[in-house]
Amino acid sequence: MVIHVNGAEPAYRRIQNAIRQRIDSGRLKPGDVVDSERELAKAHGVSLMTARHALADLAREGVVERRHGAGTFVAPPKIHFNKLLSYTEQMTSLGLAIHSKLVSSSIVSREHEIAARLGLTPTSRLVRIERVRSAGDEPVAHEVCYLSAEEFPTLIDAPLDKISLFKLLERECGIVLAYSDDEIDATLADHRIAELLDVPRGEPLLRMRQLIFSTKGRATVYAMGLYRSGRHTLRIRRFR
Amino acid sequence: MVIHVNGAEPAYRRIQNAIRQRIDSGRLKPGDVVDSERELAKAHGVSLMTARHALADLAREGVVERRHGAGTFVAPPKIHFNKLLSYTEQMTSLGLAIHSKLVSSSIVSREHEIAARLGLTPTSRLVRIERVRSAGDEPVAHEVCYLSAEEFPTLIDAPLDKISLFKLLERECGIVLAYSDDEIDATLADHRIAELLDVPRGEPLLRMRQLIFSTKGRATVYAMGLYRSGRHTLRIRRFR
DNA sequence: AAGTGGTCTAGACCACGGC
DNA sequence: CCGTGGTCTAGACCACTTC
Repeated sequence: MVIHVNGAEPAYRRIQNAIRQRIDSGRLKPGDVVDSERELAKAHGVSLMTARHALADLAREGVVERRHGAGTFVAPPKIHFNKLLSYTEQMTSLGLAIHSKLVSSSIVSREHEIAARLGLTPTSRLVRIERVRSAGDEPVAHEVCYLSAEEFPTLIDAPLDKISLFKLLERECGIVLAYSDDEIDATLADHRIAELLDVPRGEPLLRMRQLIFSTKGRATVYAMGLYRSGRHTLRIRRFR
Repeated sequence: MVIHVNGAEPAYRRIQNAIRQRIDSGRLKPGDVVDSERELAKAHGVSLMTARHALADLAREGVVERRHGAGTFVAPPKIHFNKLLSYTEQMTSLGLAIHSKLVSSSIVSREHEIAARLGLTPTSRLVRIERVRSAGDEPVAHEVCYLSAEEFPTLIDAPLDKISLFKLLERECGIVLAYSDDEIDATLADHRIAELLDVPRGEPLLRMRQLIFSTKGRATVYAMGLYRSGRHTLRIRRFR
């Protein structure tokens, strides 16, 4: 018996989606029992191994927890650590009113080291976008980001004080960002930054240099941010 | 046919270990082809599904990579990001000569907030260990850490300028650390820290507050570190 | 004892990659 | 074309939890 339809979704994925949907819609809450392998197999007309595959996969993702001899249960809501969020996403998740001011946007071609980090030839033309980010009328961060001017020619005219760079890349350019490698240290506000962030010179700032990669593993954005201390703490989780 | 022996290692684990061993011993190098499902099944006398299980599991762990239609290959050596390392481990992995100076070690009982973070009653007695960390004769960090004095009564007399706190906890106390939640921001060297680190007052410092958890999920150590900028950059990877 | 997840069999067909 | 991984079947026994 082979029901397999060309191009169709695999059965184990259909089962996973059915379960996910019941969780997302609130019909299944954390701690609730999920249908057993045998129930799922019968309900979806598949073999035990297939139902098992669906559940084992969901368990690996952390959506459900399996307890030998007891059953499969909806996992408690995940706390996301080390999540790559745009400034917009971070602030809105905290319920803060946000605002971005575009300080400058230009094409540069002498940032050899940054071009190299983006996997481009050293003299490549780069779009440079400089912004000041505010939360509730108070400037909290200064960010400069660089992207290939050749790959993103329209970016320099984009309304980046209004729309998130992440969203723009995903919607307009079909680029989905996957992860970033960040280097973090501390520095002091120099004269220019002090003015832009409205703080005294010599104020301590968290400095973060980010190389952001797309889902295809390609270095897409280089960003350097300076964050007012006290207004901004970075939370990460590290494993041994 | 059931060969299953009570208490024995599952077949798929035996297969995984055989492959791991060939990788660890250098007989298989990154990029090399790993035996196919069918080869493994025949060699180990198991069914295809079992051989498949073994490989799929290794792929999930990142030990091997599977390419549809092509084969299974040894994955390139992993780069560990966001890894919780002791100061000693970090520095030795960079090949630096290290040195710790025990500034003070005492019992305190008025650190209510820290006690609370460690899941203790606010007035609990805590061991407080203050150290200055150096790499190559140059002080690079100031660290203060706190642990339950009740749970670790011998710690105050431990030679913590000589032995790593992580190692001590693991070997003497049977506590294996699993992960840490860190809060990172920037601050300035005050008078005392400037003297201890031999830097000017007002020097920017990376500040990291760590709550370190054991494998049992218990908050075990609270640590606050101040790291000289330039001498110390934190590298992390974040995912979307 | 009943039900659950964990392991496993001996096959099958499909989709993909490289020759 | 052939070999690979990806999906799937229709069962089986074992180990564990719950009652």
